[in-house]
Amino acid sequence: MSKVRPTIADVATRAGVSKGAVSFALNGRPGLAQATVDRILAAADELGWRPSNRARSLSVSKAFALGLVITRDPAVLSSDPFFPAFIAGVESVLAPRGQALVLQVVTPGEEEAVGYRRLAQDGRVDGIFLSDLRHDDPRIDLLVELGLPAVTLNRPEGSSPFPAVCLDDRPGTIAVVEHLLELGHRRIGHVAGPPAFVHATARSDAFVSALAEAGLEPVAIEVSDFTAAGGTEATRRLLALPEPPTAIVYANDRMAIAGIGAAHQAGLRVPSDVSIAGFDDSELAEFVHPGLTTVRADPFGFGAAAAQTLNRLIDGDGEVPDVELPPARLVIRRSTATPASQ
Amino acid sequence: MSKVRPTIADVATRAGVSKGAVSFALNGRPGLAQATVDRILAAADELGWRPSNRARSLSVSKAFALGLVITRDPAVLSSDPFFPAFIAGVESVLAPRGQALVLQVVTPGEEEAVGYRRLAQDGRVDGIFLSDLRHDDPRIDLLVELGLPAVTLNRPEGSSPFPAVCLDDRPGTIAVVEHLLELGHRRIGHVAGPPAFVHATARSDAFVSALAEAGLEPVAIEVSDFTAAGGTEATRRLLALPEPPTAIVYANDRMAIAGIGAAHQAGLRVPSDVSIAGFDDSELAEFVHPGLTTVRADPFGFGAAAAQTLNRLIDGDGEVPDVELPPARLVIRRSTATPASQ
DNA sequence: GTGGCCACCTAAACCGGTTTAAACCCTCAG
DNA sequence: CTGAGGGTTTAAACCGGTTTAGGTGGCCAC
Repeated sequence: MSKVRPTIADVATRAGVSKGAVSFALNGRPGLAQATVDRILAAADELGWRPSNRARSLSVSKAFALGLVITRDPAVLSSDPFFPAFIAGVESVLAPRGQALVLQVVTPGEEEAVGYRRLAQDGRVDGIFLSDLRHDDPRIDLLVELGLPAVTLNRPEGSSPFPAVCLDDRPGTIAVVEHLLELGHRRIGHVAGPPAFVHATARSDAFVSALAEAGLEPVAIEVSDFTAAGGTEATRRLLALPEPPTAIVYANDRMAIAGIGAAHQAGLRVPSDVSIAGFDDSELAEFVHPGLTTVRADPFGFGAAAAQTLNRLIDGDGEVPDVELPPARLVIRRSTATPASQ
Repeated sequence: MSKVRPTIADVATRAGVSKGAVSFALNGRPGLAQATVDRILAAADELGWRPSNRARSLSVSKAFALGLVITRDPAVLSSDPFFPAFIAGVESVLAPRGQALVLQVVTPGEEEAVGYRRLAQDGRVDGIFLSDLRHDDPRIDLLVELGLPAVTLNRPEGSSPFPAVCLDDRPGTIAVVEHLLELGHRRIGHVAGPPAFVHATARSDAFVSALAEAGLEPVAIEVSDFTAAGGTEATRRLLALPEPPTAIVYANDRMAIAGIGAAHQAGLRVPSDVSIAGFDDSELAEFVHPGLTTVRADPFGFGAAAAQTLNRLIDGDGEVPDVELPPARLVIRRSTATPASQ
């Protein structure tokens, strides 16, 4: 009935050594005879001892955990395909190292800084993933002030003291536009995400410049908010134009799928009346009707790379270089086709 | 440049008292003169002192954190509308109490027990949310063995030592069936989730008994897996029956939305040829075409209630009663209508 | 024989809180 | 004047690890 966990002292007495020796053996420090190390490890094994994270945390001043603050409306978050997969990727590198992931969801209304402050001041995490980067993001200075290591998901403009893990959205967006151009589209519209976000403007910019490359201008750019409701609204506005686009490129799949719905509701057929392309390749993209042409990123790999990079930074392995992930690529399905009316 | 955080000792000297007194004042223990308490709190304030979580954790043997283990394939998880909203609800009660949420994603392939073991043995959490309950769920015994407090999301069959927070799926499912019956449907099919899950069978059972109430039997029950791909497959099988159903009830929205796609692909019109109903009221449900008739639960409230209950259990407030949440209710949209062919 | 060096190991301080036993001071009763 | 008793406060142990300064013993050189 020894319900209590063994402590390092139990192991020490059992192996006939001091607490310090056990600690040395556990951490593979030099200075112990091999025979002693073996004896200690055997004793630890027999007792089923695992060092207490709490004690370790206190004495080495580390949390052995990383943090993710998600600033998003729960309703919106709830159908975002990015985070769950990203988190799974993060876990895939954390778990083997015995680290934990601490999550914090902040609704956009409240001051988000408190979320970071709390995580930092409570000493709950050793580093943070900075997602949904915004232009002139104030959180970078905040994290510097808090002295909390971080990696940014994608590169902020301006200089940042933190390593960036980047997945370039532009090639994918450009590929979408080229695909539509090849199909013969000339009147192409765009539904963008909120311009405050770096990844939203990156996609719009890529869209515009890909069109410009072909000597064209967008029919219109509707600024939206990445939600299904926003996608529906934006689509209605585009379709109500005197000269509506024959194809619409959306900054994410949710808006695009809602866009398909809005087009149908307006009595149009996809893709014969209007072609539609998304971004994300979310699970549903393949299974809505018609299957959504979209751009596939790898959020799992993104998470894994981000976690590795953050750990490298925390472990202090000198300069940590930015990581460039393989860019998202085009997935062609049925929602895009040659325009009926040229 | 005092980069270092003040400790309790700093506050003590500043207030001219002992460490113990500061601790007493902070925790509102009786036995200190009010004047002294005020002086200590003032000193703490001036120094900007906040007690170290790590030290507190070690000395009181608590983690001040709750854990959520999600056993799910990242790809599948990625479009599950439940967890993000649930997590947001959990956070809404954790944040004000200074607790953190530790997340662990386990892919179904690997032994999930290790996830729980790790969380428990590392002492990272004070309690756990047990989600996606299965029949004869082995995790209940596991948690008992680990001595880790837990709440179950919905009630396991068999006896459980843990309080349950329940959101009854049945009224919603029954309402869907009644709605279809009122519309005049008599041949109704069902696409169920994996029968290992309690909530999957609860929904199927409710479906069957609601039909039986009207003296009917299901056309067919296709067992699927809650994924869009599975929903597509199951729908195809149902529609290929010699006497296909005029309406299909799905155990979640993802499968239902994929079902709409599959029906369209088969050349059928929704709802005139086949009515379709989902479960969840995920963000997209309203915006696909036609808008999906579904059942709306409140995952945010679920999370908040679960967190409160778990905390009550951890704080040892005597017997913690089960919580019954208001049941999910029907949301009627355009994907259900009177069947064309009687 | 003794000094020096090295390999190995230990004692004790430390991380920053909580908690307990005991001491202190003051007042009031006897 | 002394002792009891209650309200305040403190010193020190404790949680379970890590880390550092120092001790021990053996071997070798001189």
